[in-house]
Amino acid sequence: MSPRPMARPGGRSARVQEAVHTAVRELESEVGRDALTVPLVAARAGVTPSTIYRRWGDLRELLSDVAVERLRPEAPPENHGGLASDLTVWAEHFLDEMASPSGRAYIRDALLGDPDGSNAGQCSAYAADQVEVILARAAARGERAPEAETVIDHVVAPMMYRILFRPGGLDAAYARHLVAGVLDATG
Amino acid sequence: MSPRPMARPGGRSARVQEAVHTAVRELESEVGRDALTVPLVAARAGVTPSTIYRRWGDLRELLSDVAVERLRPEAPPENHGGLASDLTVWAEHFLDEMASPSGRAYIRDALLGDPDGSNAGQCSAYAADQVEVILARAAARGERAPEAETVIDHVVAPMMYRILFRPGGLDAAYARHLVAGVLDATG
DNA sequence: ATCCTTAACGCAAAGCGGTTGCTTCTAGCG
DNA sequence: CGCTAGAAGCAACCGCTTTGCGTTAAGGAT
Repeated sequence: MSPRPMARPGGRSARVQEAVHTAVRELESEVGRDALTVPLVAARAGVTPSTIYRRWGDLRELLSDVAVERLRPEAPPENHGGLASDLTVWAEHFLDEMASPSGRAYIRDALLGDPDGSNAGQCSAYAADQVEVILARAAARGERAPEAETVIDHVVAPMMYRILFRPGGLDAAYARHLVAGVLDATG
Repeated sequence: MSPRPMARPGGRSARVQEAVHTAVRELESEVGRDALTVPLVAARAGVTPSTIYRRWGDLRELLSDVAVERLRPEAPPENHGGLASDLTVWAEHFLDEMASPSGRAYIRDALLGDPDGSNAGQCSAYAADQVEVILARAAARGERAPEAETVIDHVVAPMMYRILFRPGGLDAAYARHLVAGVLDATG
């Protein structure tokens, strides 16, 4: 969540963190992401700029933190009673959200201000968790299911690669194509 | 190459572009990438900072340009006389270069200062070109070969995804595993 | 409950990167 | 050879970023 370890999680530190994060979210929708500056966020949050610089070190790292929060799934994947439909619907939903302008902006921000790669790792963990829930359901039903790593490599990775490196031409059909590929390979 | 079209390719403009790019490369190795600033690069290149700001608009876009140059393959993929070995060797080489600290830094820079996505698109085009050369050779030999898009999706994309989102635990064995996967699926 | 330690924040000043209007130069062309 | 316009130089201004120091308050110990 926060790039620097919070030695004192309670009280004032927590309040400041919350105030700053909400200030970023509010200002993002009010003045736009490109107009954000540390002093602006600080003023809205009721803190001094130096506080933000000392805690986060950089506007990018702060935006990276907020972006990761917004990339966190709000609900477990929908249950449609079968592996194929579960995975297909989830992949379509995932691609739709991630390929949207705001989704791409959050992904970029998350990668951008992330010196140690922990925020990026968190993003992939979110996707991995969702996939594992779907696969666990399939296993409970007795269905043959691929490994989670296989789904990450052959469904999530291609979508993310195209979102980052090949903008344009991404639709639900592509997500279905990828899912069909892994399920065929499984047998 | 340059984000803003060069209406006057010859003479002074070309000299300035060359001087600025070499200044970036020199200073990157001397003071480190994080210590780069536009005034520093300008001083080394013998131009004024405003020149760089007007031509590139931003330090990030300048670094993105230089990064794309360094990500361009220096030679066509090696020919080992067979699709399997060609693709395996190329994938191992690709992963080795891209997963290195400097490779990851260049990838990040290329993605970072790239408002329209053209630099990122150039990076994926480099990889796609290399793959297509390998597949064309295989076709000339009469070998069964997968589609280029399939190789991009199932070999390049997983490697890039892990480089960006899951640093650590990447080795040549993983590249071989991915290549074996696409070749098995092809038949 | 109170004191002690120290991490975290506020404040303010200084440094410097980023921005911009204007001028000067020069490449390309009639 | 002169004209035109795009590009670079120059310089001043703005505001983000940094930093030292004093103050506050969270967490633990007595």
